[in-house]
Amino acid sequence: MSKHRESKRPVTLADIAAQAGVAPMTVSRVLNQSGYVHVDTREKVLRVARALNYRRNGLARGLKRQRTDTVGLVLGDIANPFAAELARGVRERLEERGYTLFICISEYSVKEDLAAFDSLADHRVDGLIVATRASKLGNDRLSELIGMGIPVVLIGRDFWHPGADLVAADNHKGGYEATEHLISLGHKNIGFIGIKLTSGMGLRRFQGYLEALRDHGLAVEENLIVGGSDGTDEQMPGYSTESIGYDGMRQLLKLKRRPTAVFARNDFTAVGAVSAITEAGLRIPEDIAIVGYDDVPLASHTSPPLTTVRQPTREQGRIAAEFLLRRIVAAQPPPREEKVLQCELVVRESTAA
Amino acid sequence: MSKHRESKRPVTLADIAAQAGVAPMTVSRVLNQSGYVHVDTREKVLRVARALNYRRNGLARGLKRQRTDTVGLVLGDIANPFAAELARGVRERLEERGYTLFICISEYSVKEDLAAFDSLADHRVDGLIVATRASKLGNDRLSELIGMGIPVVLIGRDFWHPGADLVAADNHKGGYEATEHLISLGHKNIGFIGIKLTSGMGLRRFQGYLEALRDHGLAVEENLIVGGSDGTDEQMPGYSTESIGYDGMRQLLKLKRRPTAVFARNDFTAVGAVSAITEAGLRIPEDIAIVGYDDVPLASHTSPPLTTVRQPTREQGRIAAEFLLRRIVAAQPPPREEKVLQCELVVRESTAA
DNA sequence: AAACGACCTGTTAACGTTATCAGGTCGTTT
DNA sequence: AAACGACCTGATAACGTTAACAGGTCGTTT
Repeated sequence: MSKHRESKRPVTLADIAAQAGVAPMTVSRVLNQSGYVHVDTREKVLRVARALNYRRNGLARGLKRQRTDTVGLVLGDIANPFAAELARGVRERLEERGYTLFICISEYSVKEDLAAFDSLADHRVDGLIVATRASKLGNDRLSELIGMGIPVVLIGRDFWHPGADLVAADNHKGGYEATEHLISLGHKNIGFIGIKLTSGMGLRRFQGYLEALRDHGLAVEENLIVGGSDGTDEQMPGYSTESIGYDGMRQLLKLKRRPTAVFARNDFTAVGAVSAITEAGLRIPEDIAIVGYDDVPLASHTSPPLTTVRQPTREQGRIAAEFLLRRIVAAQPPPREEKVLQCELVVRESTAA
Repeated sequence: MSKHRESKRPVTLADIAAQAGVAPMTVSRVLNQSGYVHVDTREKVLRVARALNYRRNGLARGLKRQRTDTVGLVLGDIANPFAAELARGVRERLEERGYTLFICISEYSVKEDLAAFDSLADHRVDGLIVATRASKLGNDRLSELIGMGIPVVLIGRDFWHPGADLVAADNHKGGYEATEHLISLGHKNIGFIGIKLTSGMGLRRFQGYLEALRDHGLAVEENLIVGGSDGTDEQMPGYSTESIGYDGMRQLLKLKRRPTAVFARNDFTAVGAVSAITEAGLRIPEDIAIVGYDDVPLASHTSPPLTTVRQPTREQGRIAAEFLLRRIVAAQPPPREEKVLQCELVVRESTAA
C-alpha cells in the first residue's frame, strides 16, 4: 500500500500536515498530546502519520526544545558485572522519568574518555553520568562541561567539583575490612594482587589494605604487592582480570616467604589467583586464604566460594540517576550532593585461619 | 577572565562570530576546516572559540547536514564478556572512520528493545547494529526502520531481511561439535542446561545439540534438558547465568539415571553447574563431564579448566561495523551481505570419557 | 446582550548550523 | 590587457520542529 516507492527523504510533520489537510503545528500537537485538538482531527492525523511511517526528528525537536530527554553514561570496560549493574540502576530510574540512556564506553583510556564526554555533550544530552577512573585531562574537561551548565554526576570517580554530585562506595573501608578480616584470622603475611605500585596508588581499596596493615602493626612488604595493568594507556589502568590474578599469584608463589593470605583487587582477579593456587597443588583456605572484591554472581560459585566485599552497585546507579534528574529539572544549580554507600564483607569458604 | 558570569545560554557560532568580527559562516569554516580561511582569521576565531569555551551543537549540525556521524548499538545484557567484546570490535572499526558509538541496552525485554530502536532512530543515528535476540515485534519494527532507509546490521539475530546485513557465528555447528565431542568420549546420557523447552527452541547451539544426538542414534530425553530463563518477559529470555547453571545441575543430579555429561548454554551456566557438581561431592570430569560455550576469560581459570566453544566475538563486531559503514556511505542500498564465522571447540580438562 | 472561558486551528519566528551562491582581491597566464 | 584561477569572506536560505501568539467558534454565565 504505502510502499510504492520508498523515497530517500524521511517523512516530516509537513508531509503529514499536507496529507491530512491541516497545519504542521496541529500535527505536532497531536503527536505530542499537547494543547487542544479535535478528536476527528487527531484520528485523521494519526492515521496519516501511521500510513506514512512517520518518525519524529529528534535533532530538530531537541534543537527547538533545548532539551533531548536523554542522558549519557560513560563507562570504562563494560565487560564486568559491576559496570552492567551500574547501568541497570541508572536505566531503571531514568526510564521511569521518560529519559533515554545512551552509553559510551572508553575502555579506560583518557583519550577515549574525553571523546565520550565530547560526543555526548555535543549531542546535547541533558546530563552526564561518569563512572570512569579519574585523570587529569578528563577532570579538566569535565570541569569545563560543568562550567557550561551541563548537569554531571560522578560515580566512584576520584574528583571533587562543587558543581557535580558524587556517588561512591566506601571502598577504602571495604578494603580495610577485608584486610582486617584476614588479620583477625591470624594472617600476618598478606599479599595484594591487582595494582602497580608506580601508578595505582589511588585505588581506595588498596589504601584500605595499607591502612589496615599499619593499624595492626604489620609491615607493608612491596614484593607482596603485584599485578600490573592491562591498559595500554599508562594514565588509566585497565580493569584487572583473571590473567592478572593468575600471573600475580604465580609471582607471589615464587617468593621464598610466600603469603598465607591474599587480597585481590576484584573477584575476577581473585578467580585467576585461585586458579594459580590450585594449579600449584595448594589448598584454599588451608594453605592460602583469599578475598576478592565486588561479590559478582560468580563469587559464590567458585570452589571454594569466595570471601569478598559486596558493594551496592545497582543502588549507586539509581542514586546517581536521581541526583542527575534533580540537577536537570532544577531552575538553579542545586548544592552539591554526595552519597557514600557502605560495603559489606561477605565471608565464604575461601578464608580461614 | 571569561568566568565573570556563566550565563545559561550556551555559546553559539554567532557569539564567536560577533566577538571575532566575522560572519558565522567563517567561524563554521574554521571549526570544520572546510574551504578557505585566511590564517590570521583562523587564529583569531580559534582564540575566541577557545576563550568562550565553545562546544558545537550536534543537534543543529546534524539537522542541517542530514547525518550525525553516529552509530547506535543495541545490546541485551551488557554484563557478559560476549557483549563487551562485540562492542569493542564495533567501536574499534567505527572510531577509525570518525564515527561515535552510542550503546543502548534492552535487558532482553521486547518492550525495551523497541524503545532502544526508536530512541536511536529518532536521534538520527546514521546506522544501527542490533545484537539482541529476535522477537516478532522487534523484527517488525526493524523492518520499518530498514524500509525507511536506515542502515541496519544484525549480529546473531535470527531474522532475515533483504535490506539488512547479518553477522553471526555458526552456533548450530558449535553446539553440534560440543555435543559430538562428548559423544566421542563415550557419553550416551548428555544433559543440556540453560533453556526452557517451551520457549527457547530457537537457540542454535541447542539445535546443534539435538541434531548431534539424533545423528548418533541417541534419544533426546526431555528431563535432561533443564534451566529456565531469568527474564521477566516471556518472549525474550534473559542471559543464562551461574544460578541457572547451579539450579539446573542440581535438578539433573536428582534424576535416578543422572547424565554423565552436560552441555551448558554458556560458560557462566557451566560454572554454576560445576559448582553444583563439586558441592555434591562428585568429580569433574570423572563423574560428570561438562562443556561450556563462549570461551570467556574465566573458562580457562576454573577448576578444572573448562572445555568450551570459542566464537570470534570481537571479529563479529568488527565485521558488523564494516558492513554498516559500507551501507552508510553507499549511494544506493547495497545488496545484502551475510557472514557466518566458524566456532572452535576448545578442549580443556572438564571433559573426558 | 455582553462577557467569559473552553475548545480548536493556524501563522510566525525562532533553535544553531551549514550548503550554496555571490562577490570580492590578488597574482599569473595568455 | 584581458582572462583565469586560487584565495577569502559574507548573505541567504534552509534542515524539522515547537513556543508564542492570534484568531476563531461555541455554550454558559452574568
